[in-house]
Amino acid sequence: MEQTAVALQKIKEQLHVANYKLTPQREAILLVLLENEKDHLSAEEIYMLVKLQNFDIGLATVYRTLEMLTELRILDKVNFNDGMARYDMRKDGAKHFHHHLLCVECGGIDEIEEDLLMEAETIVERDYAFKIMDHRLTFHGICHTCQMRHS
Amino acid sequence: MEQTAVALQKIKEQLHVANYKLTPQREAILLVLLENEKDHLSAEEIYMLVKLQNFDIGLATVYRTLEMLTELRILDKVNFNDGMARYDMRKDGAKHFHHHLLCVECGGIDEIEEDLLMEAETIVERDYAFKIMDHRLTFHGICHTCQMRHS
DNA sequence: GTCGTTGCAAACATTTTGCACGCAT
DNA sequence: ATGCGTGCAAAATGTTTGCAACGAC
Repeated sequence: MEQTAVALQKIKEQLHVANYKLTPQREAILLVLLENEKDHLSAEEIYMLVKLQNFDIGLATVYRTLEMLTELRILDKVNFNDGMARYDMRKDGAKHFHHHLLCVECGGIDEIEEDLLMEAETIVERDYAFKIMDHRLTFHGICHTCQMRHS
Repeated sequence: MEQTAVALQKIKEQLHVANYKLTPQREAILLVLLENEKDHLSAEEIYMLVKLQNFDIGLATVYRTLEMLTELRILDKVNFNDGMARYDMRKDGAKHFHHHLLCVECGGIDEIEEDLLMEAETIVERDYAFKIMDHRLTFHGICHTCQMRHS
């Protein structure tokens, strides 16, 4: 995974700038996140995936690392009303893309990258004098697979 | 509040259809919700507001009622990453309006009613074969008041 | 030696559940 | 008398925190 190494190196620099070290624990967490970028992992899931690699780690460390990465805007903390926070890598350079499709039937979560909100953001900034920095958009509905199953 | 009485009556019928009774506890909760429609109350806040009306109630009842109302789609359960679920009355007839502006500075939450997503939903349904039933859209940013405070 | 980081266990906060009781039909 | 609804307390869940120990510089 050449791609992963590059991303990791870049993150390492971001940590350095912010006066954090890339410890083995943090690296292990980041590797899990990078290799499961589409999966919206929870803290507990990350914890278990790291341990599966025969790497011993404490759950508190996972939480602390995720909090730090969120603060540095390397991760997005997202919430799908399933009782726990989930974490999402911020795509390189993308500031305003990246929305979610949550299937209410199978619980699956898909990501879409299109920027659907350009117009909406213009309206909000203009009409509500609100300075937008970020957003969360999730559509609830039925995914293609589940629709097929019905017919 | 004539308006409130009408809304309450309507909800009572919805409950009946679904084989639930409008008990005094449930009515008290609904009144609090209707009279604080803009406030995104949490379960605990609702609990305390009901008790302030000299009405004795158990916290578990509040949770159970909120869960039921959410299931009946009378309420929306929303999550602003502050550690607890908040509840929002569904506006009469509105299916697809109603978004949020969360100020990252003062923590305030404003509601906006414009439908900003018509076009976006068309795109998603067409390009991703996803049948949309609902959505959650929250903008994170700085509200007008906080912007003023800076200058 | 200093200081950031870790792991553990305890604390914490929110939400859910088991159960006995109450009340309306 | 049946069954839904309630309140309480206990449990469960997800997350945070205090603290002693560790390790890099």
